[in-house]
Amino acid sequence: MTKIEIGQIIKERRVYLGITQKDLADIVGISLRSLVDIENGNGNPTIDQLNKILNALGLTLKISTV
Amino acid sequence: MTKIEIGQIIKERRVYLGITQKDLADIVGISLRSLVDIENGNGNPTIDQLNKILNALGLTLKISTV
DNA sequence: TATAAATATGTATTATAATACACATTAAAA
DNA sequence: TTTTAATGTGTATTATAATACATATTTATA
Repeated sequence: MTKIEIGQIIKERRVYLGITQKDLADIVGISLRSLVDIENGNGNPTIDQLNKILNALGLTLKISTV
Repeated sequence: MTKIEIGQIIKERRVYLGITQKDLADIVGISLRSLVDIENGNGNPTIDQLNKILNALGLTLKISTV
């Protein structure tokens, strides 16, 4: 699962929930710029920041064997 | 899935594969210190770094609904 | 089609992840 | 045991993620 795929999932989920990038960034407590970059596969977020975003969207990280 | 849980999974998998921290760090191309911190739930790695470690261990990140 | 809302990007600064090095502690082997 | 390998930690430095701000651009709405 690449950064691009992660960004796509976040974006799809956010749109599905009908939230703007600005609102989600505010809810999560991160900058709009960071969220935009993550959704577009730019940027290289930390686990903490990624988890904050996923939690706000009702998503969670998992690790599985390939 | 918290940083601590992620660290535990990485450590368990590494031990299962019979690799030392030093060797895994070299294989992955990161510092021993970073790996130690991640395994112990200290540190806050980026997706890239986490993915490099997981890939070397035959593991992968996934995102799922809660 | 104007206007506003939402999304996206360039640049500079700040916060912090990653590293290097030394050294301590713990576990394993001789 | 003692010697070595493996794991863990403190501190300083470097690399880079996160942010702030201004400003496009694209999309939606009046």
